[in-house]
Amino acid sequence: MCSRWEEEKKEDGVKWTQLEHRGPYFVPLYEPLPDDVQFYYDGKPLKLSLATEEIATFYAKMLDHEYTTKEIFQNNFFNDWRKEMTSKEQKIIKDLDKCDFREIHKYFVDKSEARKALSKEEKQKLKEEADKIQEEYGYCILDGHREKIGNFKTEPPGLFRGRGDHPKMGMLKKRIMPEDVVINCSKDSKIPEPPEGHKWKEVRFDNTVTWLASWTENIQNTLKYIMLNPSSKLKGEKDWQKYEVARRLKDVVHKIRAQYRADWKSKEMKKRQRAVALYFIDKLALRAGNEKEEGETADTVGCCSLRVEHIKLHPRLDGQEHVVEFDFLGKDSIRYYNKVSVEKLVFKNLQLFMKNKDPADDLFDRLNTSILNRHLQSLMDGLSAKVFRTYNASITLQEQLKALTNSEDSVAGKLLSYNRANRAVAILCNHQRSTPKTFEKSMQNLQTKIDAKKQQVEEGQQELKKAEDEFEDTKDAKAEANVEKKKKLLKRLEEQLAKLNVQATDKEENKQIALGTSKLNYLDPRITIAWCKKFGVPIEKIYNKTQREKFAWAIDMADEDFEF
DNA sequence: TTACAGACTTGGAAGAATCTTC
DNA sequence: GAAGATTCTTCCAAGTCTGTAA
Repeated sequence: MCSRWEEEKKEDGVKWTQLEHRGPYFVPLYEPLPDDVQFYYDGKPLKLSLATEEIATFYAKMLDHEYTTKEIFQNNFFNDWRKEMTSKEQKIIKDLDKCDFREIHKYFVDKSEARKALSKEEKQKLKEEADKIQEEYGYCILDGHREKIGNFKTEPPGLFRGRGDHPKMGMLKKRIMPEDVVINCSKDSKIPEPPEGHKWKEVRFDNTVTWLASWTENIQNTLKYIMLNPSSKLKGEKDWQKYEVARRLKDVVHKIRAQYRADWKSKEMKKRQRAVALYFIDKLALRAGNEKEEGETADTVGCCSLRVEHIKLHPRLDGQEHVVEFDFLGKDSIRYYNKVSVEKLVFKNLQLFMKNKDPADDLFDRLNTSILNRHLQSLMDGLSAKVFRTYNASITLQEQLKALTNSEDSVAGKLLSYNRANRAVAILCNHQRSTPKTFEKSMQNLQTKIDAKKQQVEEGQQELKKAEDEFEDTKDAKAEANVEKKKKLLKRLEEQLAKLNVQATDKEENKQIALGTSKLNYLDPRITIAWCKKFGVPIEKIYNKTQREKFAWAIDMADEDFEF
């Protein structure tokens, strides 16, 4: 095992002893529009002040995005925009419908076209400039190691794009200045210089946290951080730890399950609710579901925050008994829709929890995430609701790989099995994506390829037949060699056809499933690495370069016998 | 018990880079 | 070698969960 992953013990809560960096890279200041690109109000050109113009460009850039058709987006934008206008502008610009951003929009579209059309040399030059910034600001020194930073740039100003029905969509996200930024580094390190003429908000030396810089964003008034890249030792060790907690759950999960099943009959309503909620979290991999401040964000829920309106009870449905129909918006306003047959006791309890309640009432009115997590912590050190997601995801991958992999398969066939196992997890965790815009087209292309290959296979078969006939007649060595040649050719064609068919299956099954999140965040990479080793699949077929860097710890330590 | 701040992980979309195909 | 498709990377929003204070 590489020593990089062997932890030298630090005091409780201490994350590093040395941290040195350059501070964040600040995105360039606004460049005014050329004079011939105009904004029009009520049909007439209107020269805007610099600040007003900048905000106008934020909206103009988004003109062909669906966001700008939404009333909330428009209203929020217009309100915030007006606040930044000069009083003269405020007197003129009173109606968004009379604002014409089309020329500005076109200017940016053209600009991006022009960028794409640059020559190879010009593009190379741009790349070198970006690399230089990355080299200078993109790394830090942490305990003697040079580590990559995840997000070393401050976020540019723009319009807030919340997801789902977000009440704040379209609001102005302000430009981050050095005066907003708190720097965190070690006392004896070279303290980063703020940009010329500016000061940091604060410089602190807190070695109990992992961030290098932070600021408060103005939309939700929450903190944003600059942190390390997943490839760093600090993040890698944390990731490893996460999976070790999940593996400890594996040892006690049977006991926990037995207990929550028993608690379905508890005299205490609070306990019953906790037990049913935990059953959902375990069986369906639901998220914990913290309470959220009403009206500040989109209306989404998790397990503990489910409301009566989010489930329907069916004593019988489609030949199954005790079916619960879930329909709610979860994280990122992704819809969770599922019909699940549950134990009779769970069903009865749900009926009880819903009795005399309005649709908008909490299903688990005696429960919240901190009650649940406190309970879980008492069952196992380090246990919280999300550990069940990690555990169930990883164990599912391991089981599915075991069930689906055929050692006789080609690498392509094994990869299909892997993807299917990965997919089972993504479905469990409800990781969805919108169907790619090019899906139908590329599916068709693939089918065309398959048809062509089929044709080739048939021709290959005929040619082989012909060669065999000829050998039959002549019995000479040349004809025999030809038969072998044709056999080989046919075999290759058949393999190519099989591979294409596999690809098509994989693609179709993957239409609306996003595999990335589970691969990156829920599946213990050691399971994958062990599988690769066991079945002779190169790791690069599963993990790309970035992923291999992130999972370096696992690649170092897992052998083919690893069991989650 | 609740409210809240803070720190950290998880999430899909969009943009950029690279590969494939004609 | 351009266009289109695919894959990788970046972006930043939206969760989880802990600790603290009242």
